[in-house]
Amino acid sequence: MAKTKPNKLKARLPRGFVDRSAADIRATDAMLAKIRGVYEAYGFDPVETPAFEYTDCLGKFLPDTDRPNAGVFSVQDDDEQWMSLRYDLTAPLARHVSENINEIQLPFRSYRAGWVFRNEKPGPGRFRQFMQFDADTVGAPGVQADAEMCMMMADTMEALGIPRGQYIIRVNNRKVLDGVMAAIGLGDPEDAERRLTVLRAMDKYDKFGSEGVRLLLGEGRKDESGDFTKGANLSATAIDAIIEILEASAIDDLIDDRNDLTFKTAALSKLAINEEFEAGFSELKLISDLVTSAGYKADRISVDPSVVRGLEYYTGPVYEAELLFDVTNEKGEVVQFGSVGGGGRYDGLVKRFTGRDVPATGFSIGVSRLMTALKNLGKLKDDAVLAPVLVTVMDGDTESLARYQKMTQDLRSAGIRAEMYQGNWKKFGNQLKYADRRDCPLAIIQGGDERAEGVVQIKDLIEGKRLSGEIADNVTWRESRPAQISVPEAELVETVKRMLAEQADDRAKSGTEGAGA
RNA sequence: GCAGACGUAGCUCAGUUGGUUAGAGCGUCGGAUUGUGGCUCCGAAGGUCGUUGGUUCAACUCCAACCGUCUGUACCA
Repeated sequence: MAKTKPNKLKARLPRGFVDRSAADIRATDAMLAKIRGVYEAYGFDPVETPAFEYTDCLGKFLPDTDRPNAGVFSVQDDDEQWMSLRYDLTAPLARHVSENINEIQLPFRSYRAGWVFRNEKPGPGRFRQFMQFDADTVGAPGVQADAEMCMMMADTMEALGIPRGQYIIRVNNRKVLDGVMAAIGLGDPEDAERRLTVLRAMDKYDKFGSEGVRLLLGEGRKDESGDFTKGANLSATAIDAIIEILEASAIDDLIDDRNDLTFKTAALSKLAINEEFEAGFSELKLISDLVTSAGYKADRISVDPSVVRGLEYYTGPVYEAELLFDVTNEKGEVVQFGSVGGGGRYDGLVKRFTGRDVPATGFSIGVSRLMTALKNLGKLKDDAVLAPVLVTVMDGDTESLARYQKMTQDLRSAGIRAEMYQGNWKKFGNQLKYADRRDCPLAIIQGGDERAEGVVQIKDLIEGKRLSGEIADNVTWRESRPAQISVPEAELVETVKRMLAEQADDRAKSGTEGAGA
């Protein structure tokens, strides 16, 4: 061969995207089935929308021509209309409901799982394509719908095998936060920017603790690399009040509602309670009563005034599911996992399209994130599916191939996963090597000698692997043909069945760890 | 987006003050062994040293820009 080297195309995956292995796909499928089971039990029906939407329907401003892909992946259609890959499943649902509002019976209860795309900087456990599994009730004005969502999230966590006490559904209300904003003097429309800064700072309580949040609420914070984040410049009293909210474990720690509603902590009590806050508080009270009487105590669903989510479009109750156990990543570091799902009430989203008030509430579970966590909890088997039995090929003539193929089909007909070797049959050693690397449980062997006697060899590859530790010399290893039995051709299927059952018993006895719930 | 660290074989990494032919382990492939996985031994393939430009007699090594990866931070529907 000449030394000329063609320009080989470099095989590469776009950053922030991943290929999924057989084990991942099977684990995801199993998870989705469990989640779906809960949603179906609550009376939700599946609805699916496409991956692309017109950009304006997603609620994003028209992409400006310089950076049409900021945050979202956008392309221009033939007619120059901007289209984008969806970045969540809620906006497309609002579009679907609005477009079919005359045919849809409200309240409309639906669920959907799908890939969503975000054009952002990827990080560990953070991808530009990931899966969400949503459930929404559209056309339900009462907070009882929100309460139901919280209970359904809690049930989903447990259906996935997360024990009670290892997760918590935390509930808050945008009206409560808006009321607090007004109380600290940020209620005017022109304060919108500072309000956002304050809410974002509150959202970072988990990450930076109260000291970090204090800085962000005040003058600003410098991070480890020396980069400076500007703060909200609140007064000392306002900062203290917000820290009190963040540090409270329940809303009753902050509020005295025996007669009139009053704040009872030091800094908050200097502020006046307003109508907005009061409305939010009574909604939270109602949700709490509803879920409590349905048997969901505070160890599962808890009102927590520090929850901040979806600053853009949530209008009332907001809720999120948080895992409480430690998660260790591949490098052995403990990572803060935080929220694996969340949602809230979005009363304005359908109105954008229809002009009608169509209140809605729903939540989203981050399937990919949750799967990473479940792996750590040992709730996912590595691969639940057994590799196939391999029928090896000793002779390549048509008649022999037909016999091997027939054996393979007989095994399949008996419900046994089986395949005939499809590589180069002349290298017999490679066939067993292939079987070994695929983790095949058994190999079927029939050469001319066996054929003449009307028998087949069945080799137990699992047992053989165990025996290999005791044999150092290759010639002995080959000639002893470990863990291999010879049976009449007619008994092939039943013997394979029996041996697979014995292997399954062994696995059940020794390897009970990692068994899924 | 901002700030910092880092880019050498498929993977993990050596590579001296700038010096002639860039190495190792693992993995891959072939052979010892044409009908038996593992172990062992022998052999082979595999590199635009991230890219482009600059300094120099000479660059994997120094400089710049770009690309990519990682970390922190910002944004996150």
